[in-house]
Amino acid sequence: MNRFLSNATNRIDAKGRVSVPSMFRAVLARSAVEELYAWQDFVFPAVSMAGPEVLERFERMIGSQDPFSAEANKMSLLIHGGGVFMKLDGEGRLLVTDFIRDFTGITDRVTFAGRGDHFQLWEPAAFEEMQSRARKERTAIS
Amino acid sequence: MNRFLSNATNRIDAKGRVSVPSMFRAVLARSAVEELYAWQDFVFPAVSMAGPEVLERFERMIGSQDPFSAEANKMSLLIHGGGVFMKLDGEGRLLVTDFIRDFTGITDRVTFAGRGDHFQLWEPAAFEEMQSRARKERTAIS
DNA sequence: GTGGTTCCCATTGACGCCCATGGTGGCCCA
DNA sequence: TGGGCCACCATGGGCGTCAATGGGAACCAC
Repeated sequence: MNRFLSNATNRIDAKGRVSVPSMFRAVLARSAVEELYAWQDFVFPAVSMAGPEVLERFERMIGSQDPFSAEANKMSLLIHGGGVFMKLDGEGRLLVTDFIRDFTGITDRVTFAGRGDHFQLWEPAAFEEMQSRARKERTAIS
Repeated sequence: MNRFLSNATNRIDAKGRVSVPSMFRAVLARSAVEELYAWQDFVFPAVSMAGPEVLERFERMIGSQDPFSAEANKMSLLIHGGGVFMKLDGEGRLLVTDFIRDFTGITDRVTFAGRGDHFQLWEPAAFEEMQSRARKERTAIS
């Protein structure tokens, strides 16, 4: 399958590394992604990651808006000023930096959540809670 | 027959596997489904499964919304982050993961219930109860 | 040098793939 | 119509492979 799906929780080791689930690595490998682009999610306390092509998509979206609008400015600030590049080691692990920890509250375990064209890093409890809340709201609607 | 009908209860083995009823496997084979998309039902304590085309249907629902809205994000969190791909082994069995157990309460036996374009995994007693209740309500209406 | 990384290698536990067995129902034939 | 044979399905278990994790050692930057 060609998109990021499902979720998995992995442990951070003594050096601050965590394995990206093989399922996600397989998706990355399929599109020959070497370097990951990471940014802070606009809605949730999670850090998102994907190949560099999403950066271009964001830029197009910003370009389509009024360049002086508060929205476009905020988005550009997050995308350009707040994004970082990361790469995985030979075993498919990434280093959990303070950039990630501070924004997500992650300490010793990471929940990876697929989001279709990208995936996210969550503090496990926060993910659980947000997901169950989303389900509850959804049930209320239908 | 080209849809999932009726129900059957099978036992989970020591390795946590359970046979998908051959009736259901036949339906999957007919539409050449190799990989199953599984999600937590929005109403019942059951896990639903179907071919990937269901996922695409969900994604179209998300795609019709503003991609930055909280609504679209929450839906994606459920559909992508809460969904799982599963595949059957050579004998047509699937692994009953914690993803399934936690949500359904399944321990050692699984009731498979056909739902037309998909089928569901239930804890046997929960299925019995839900079905008899549905029958009762139905009778009360007519 | 010293701290923080990156590159490699080791371990182990889970999972996928394969073959075996038994039970049941259907079908054929007498 | 009854008995027996056969095929298929549910189930059990062995074993190899791979992913997740842990840790040593080289390497770089300050």
